[in-house]
Amino acid sequence: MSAFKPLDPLLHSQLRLAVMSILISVESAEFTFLKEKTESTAGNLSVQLDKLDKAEYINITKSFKGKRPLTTCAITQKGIRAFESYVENLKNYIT
Amino acid sequence: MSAFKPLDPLLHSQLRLAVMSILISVESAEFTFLKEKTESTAGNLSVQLDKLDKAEYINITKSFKGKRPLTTCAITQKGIRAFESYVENLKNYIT
DNA sequence: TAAATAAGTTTATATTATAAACCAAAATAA
DNA sequence: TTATTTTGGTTTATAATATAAACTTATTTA
Repeated sequence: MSAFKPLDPLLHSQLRLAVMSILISVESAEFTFLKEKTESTAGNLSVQLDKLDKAEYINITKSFKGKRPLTTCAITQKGIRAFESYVENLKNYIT
Repeated sequence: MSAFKPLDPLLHSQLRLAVMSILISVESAEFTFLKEKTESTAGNLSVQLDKLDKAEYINITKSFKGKRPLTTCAITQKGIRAFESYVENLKNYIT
């Protein structure tokens, strides 16, 4: 009946949504890859990834690629559910 | 090619999006109607309607219904275009 | 006539999104 | 070798935003 269900504020953010949109279709993605694809600044991306991580929507793994730091992100089951639910809710607003 | 086009910040807001979602499918709507449908507080709604009005996404008409004030809102052509474009851009994020 | 309700607006606050500034290590240039 | 630039980020500062609380004015209702 097309009520306006609340939109998860964690996902209702351009950059975080873009990140989740990428992560939902790959096994994992590197920080630099996400930065390129989303055309965001490193600072902004870092902050938003932290928020997704704290919400347990993604897992962040820090390691090294050769000698350089490597931050890798992957979506969690909780993240997948949240994303799918967000998309469902959003449909009521845009159709 | 599914790039992440920027999402109009004026529309990327739960309440304003809900309002536009209603207005796009009716000729006009009263303040109290929008308030009920969106389950928002009057204060919040008032502020958000002002923003949509200033952006010329909607027109606000103030009159009287009997003796009580009546605020009526209607979407503009500019609003329709903005909404449709927002929805198109958003699809890249959620599909 | 006092109290409650209606229909909003204004103002205050807490949260956010964002980029600027910063940092450490590695690679490159001089 | 030493200086400079680049990489891969994090931390911090700021400006904008969403939201509700407080307020206003007029109208009913008790």
